[in-house]
Amino acid sequence: MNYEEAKEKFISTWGSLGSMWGINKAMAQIQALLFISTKPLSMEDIMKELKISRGNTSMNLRQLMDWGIVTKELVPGERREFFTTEKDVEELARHIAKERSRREIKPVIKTLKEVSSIKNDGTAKTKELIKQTKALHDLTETADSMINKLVSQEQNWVTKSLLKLIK
Amino acid sequence: MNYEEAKEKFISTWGSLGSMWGINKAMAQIQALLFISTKPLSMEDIMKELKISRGNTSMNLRQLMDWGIVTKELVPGERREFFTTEKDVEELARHIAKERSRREIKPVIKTLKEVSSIKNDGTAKTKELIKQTKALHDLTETADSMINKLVSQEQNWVTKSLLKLIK
DNA sequence: ATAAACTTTCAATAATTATTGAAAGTTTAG
DNA sequence: CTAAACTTTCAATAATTATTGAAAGTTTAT
Repeated sequence: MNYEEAKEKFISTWGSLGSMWGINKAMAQIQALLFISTKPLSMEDIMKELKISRGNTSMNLRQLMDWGIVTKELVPGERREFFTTEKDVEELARHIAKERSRREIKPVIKTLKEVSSIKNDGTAKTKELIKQTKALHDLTETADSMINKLVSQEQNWVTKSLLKLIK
Repeated sequence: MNYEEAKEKFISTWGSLGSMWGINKAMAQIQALLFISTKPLSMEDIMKELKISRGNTSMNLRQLMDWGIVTKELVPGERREFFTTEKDVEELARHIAKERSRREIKPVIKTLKEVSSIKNDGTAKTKELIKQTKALHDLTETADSMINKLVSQEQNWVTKSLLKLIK
């Protein structure tokens, strides 16, 4: 496998993985391209490299900036804008985990709380609904909190302790 | 919020959450319905309750069985088949994590390994590709292994130790 | 063996989601 | 101020993914 093949393979794999992070293909591919680029890229560069339209590139770059994993870079003497992504994988994971928690997990926890708090009328089906959604609520909340802690700045000592435990 | 409202809210929330587990809406909704049901349900029950077609129900039940989170239940004296889902949330999480790892994460780790193992020709861009994909590979592998351990049968003592660390 | 009761399959269709591209908008240089 | 260089917006369109429903398949009872 040569450089070009490896690059394409990486970008396409990372792209199809986007759904795991709740982001779309183009968004994931742009991030992947920036991630292995040795220098900031312009919109033109990205469009050409990934063969996607200007509009698509623009919209997805914006979303990546909203996620906090891509930033505009001003290159002195250049009119157009250049973009870079967070290059440190742990920092990247931190951003992604934080955003996912905020956008998707937290709202679900809230709903589970609401649903599990309905009045218990004593019927079997109500009891079951309350019991099961409560269990799901507690699990989700614990998992969310664990991931956020693991991935947060307190990371180091926790992660190291954990790795010792499980390795 | 009464029982019916709470039930609908739970099923629809869980359904829209399906994408987080890489499963589709109908699949997630069927699982949700079974999860709060006090007894096994027939295909007819599920179709009627969720207002989806027979074909859709059949296909998604099969997928849920492939995932190992729904099982056929034989009710004595009944001709048709009944279905139940794993009711224990931790067992459920275990199944889901294991399947996701096997279906999605493991193949990605393999690709990252391949890509990061290309011959280093000494150019800056090749060096960057190798460095970044290697970092991603290591992170992904560690995360996958952590989740699998946390969620596995060795769970108890590890989880408890961890909870003490982070709470 | 046959018919009834039930499930599965899959081509057609619908619903959803992503992408394009051209017009409108913005910024900078002169 | 105006023109050029660049970016954003968004309605139209394409691509993808989910759903239907009826025909084919299977199982069980008689």
